[in-house]
Amino acid sequence: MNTAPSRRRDVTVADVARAAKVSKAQTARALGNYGAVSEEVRLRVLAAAEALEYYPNELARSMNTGRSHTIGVVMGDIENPHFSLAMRGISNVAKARGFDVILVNTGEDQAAEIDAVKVLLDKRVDGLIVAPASCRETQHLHRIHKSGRPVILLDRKVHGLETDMIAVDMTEISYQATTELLSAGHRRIAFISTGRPTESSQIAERVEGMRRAFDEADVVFCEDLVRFDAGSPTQIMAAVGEILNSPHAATAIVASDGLVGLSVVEAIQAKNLHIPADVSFLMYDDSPWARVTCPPLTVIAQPVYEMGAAAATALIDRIKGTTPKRTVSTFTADLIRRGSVAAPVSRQA
Amino acid sequence: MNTAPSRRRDVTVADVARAAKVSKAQTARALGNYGAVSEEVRLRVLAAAEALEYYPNELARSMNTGRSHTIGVVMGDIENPHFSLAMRGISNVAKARGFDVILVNTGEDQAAEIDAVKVLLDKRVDGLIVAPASCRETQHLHRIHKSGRPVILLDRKVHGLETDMIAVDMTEISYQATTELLSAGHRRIAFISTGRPTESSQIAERVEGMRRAFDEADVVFCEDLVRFDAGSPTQIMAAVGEILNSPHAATAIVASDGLVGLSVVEAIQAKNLHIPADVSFLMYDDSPWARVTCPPLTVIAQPVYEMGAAAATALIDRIKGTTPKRTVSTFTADLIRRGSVAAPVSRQA
DNA sequence: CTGAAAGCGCTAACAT
DNA sequence: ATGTTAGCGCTTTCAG
Repeated sequence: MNTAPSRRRDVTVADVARAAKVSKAQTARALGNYGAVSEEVRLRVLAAAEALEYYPNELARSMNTGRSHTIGVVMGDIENPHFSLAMRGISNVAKARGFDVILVNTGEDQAAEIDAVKVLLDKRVDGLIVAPASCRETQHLHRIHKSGRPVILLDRKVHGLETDMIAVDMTEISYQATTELLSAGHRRIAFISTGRPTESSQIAERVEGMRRAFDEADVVFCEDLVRFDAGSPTQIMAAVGEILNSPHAATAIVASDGLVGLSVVEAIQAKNLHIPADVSFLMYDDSPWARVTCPPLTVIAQPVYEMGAAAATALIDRIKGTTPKRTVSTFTADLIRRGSVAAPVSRQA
Repeated sequence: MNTAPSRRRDVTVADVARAAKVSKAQTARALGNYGAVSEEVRLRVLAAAEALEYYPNELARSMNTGRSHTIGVVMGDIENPHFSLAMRGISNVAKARGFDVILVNTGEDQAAEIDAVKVLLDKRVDGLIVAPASCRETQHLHRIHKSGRPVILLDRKVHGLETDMIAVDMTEISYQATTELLSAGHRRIAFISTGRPTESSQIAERVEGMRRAFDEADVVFCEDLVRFDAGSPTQIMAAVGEILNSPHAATAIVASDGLVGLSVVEAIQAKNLHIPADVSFLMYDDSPWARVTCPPLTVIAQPVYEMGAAAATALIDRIKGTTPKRTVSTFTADLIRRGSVAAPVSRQA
């Protein structure tokens, strides 16, 4: 039954042209439907293509047109629901507007990110959406810019780069959340984060928001409880241990994202402490599982899907040359109060 | 300071050749390091390329070589940790062996999957890894095969297709888990699943395993408690409601994956029932959050990362022509006993 | 080791 | 509406 299990050479327009007895140009026009083609020829060509199982070589196509109808996305960690949700926003918009999306995961590794950008650029995508790992190392981002193709920065601001950016105003929500913790009576509030404020604008903003809240409440900000080394579950466990064992233990812990949050909750449980009786807990990102823990977790929900969608929209507008002006969208996050924050108990003091 | 904010035309080998005062051919050899080039020329070319900010056009390159050093991955749902973990396995192996990975997400939509395969094939990736949504509709998979490029099927078996496949032996683990439930005293065991056994070999195997366990224990298998319509959280909630409200309510519920499991747990909590006192619970996939619920969840852990890695290895071997023979790897899953399974209480009977 | 010339598969002028 | 002729940017014979 098999004609040829694995044929070497692909079927090309020339083959189809021969079969349909028309010129190559006319065949290409019919196949790519552009230009003017008589209905009769069109049908003949399509039939021939079908019969020969012709499939266009998009590489060749892109080479002439300079367009690939594809956008590249570079993200730190697909395993983080935060990113996968943004990805869905991007995909949906892209599909609706006739663009393909290809994704490259970097594992939050700077070298991998540089490489990913290179790969995508060299593959000639029409534009990129990047959630950059660092605000410092931005050569590769400049390269995109210089290549003349549009980029949208997602989730992190990079200064000194005139590109579109889409992010949440973290200062504001951090200020609000911290204020709430403060008025509940907390004085020792810990913040455990992956990524340092020097690398991520998001983290810098969060710390700034906390500071402002402390200042306004006239409470001294506890620098010693702010940890930026939450790289692995092990490190997080250790950090939580130190934070909770000290004589001036924290009475509330804030986690920088769902992944960190999960490890923090585990660490707290491992110490046989209870949320919020022994320690209050709050985390960034409304992870799906935050509703099934006991108690359900109070979180800072970010409009991640919408931001992804906005990024794709802005990018495609740029690609199509619709919007020449720079877009810097700032979204706002929401504090969702569930059961993990309560007034602190006076442990001994 | 800026030379040219957005130059139109890209720098090409011809430009570099001119600057380095060598032929285009020789320049290309130096740049792509292949063929024979004298050290002197090589250096001159590289310097010129650097100065002009030359970047190779991978499209043009792939066009003549027929290779892109890129593998395409088609997956149903990146938001499902199951897939993102597999993806990490794939990425790591690919990177180690010098391949780029591009991913297209289908949202478990058949049409999107067909499209994804087309996109990737037309972009001339060297090979594909596909976690197919259905065992029925497999035309697109055949097309890959016919194109002469290798495919590895991940997670689901498709009959009548002579490709490499990597999956877990679900019959076995399902049999084992069901047996355990049965010997704990459960007689009414529900299975809630996305995907139907007619579409997914995985689901078919699980049901088969359950049946075998029931048969061996001489208990009649409760068909009415097997639900394949767990498409959305709403549907899952409804299904759990029916299953638990019936006069012959289930005493144990098995969820087909972490996403389904999450909704099932929510539904149980919403009904103010307790796990495992009121109902036992078990789910496929050892989701990270399964350890922070109370009680921690008993799960069926699949070696997802390893399977992803195995898929990438098999695929790249195929691409390089190392392994001509077909690989059909079967992995085994493990039952991790935590606290969500207990003996059933006799509710009234 | 180097260079000239011929493509890869397609689209884009330019005729007709 | 259709065909002819050039390329896109690179690799690859094939000579020298």
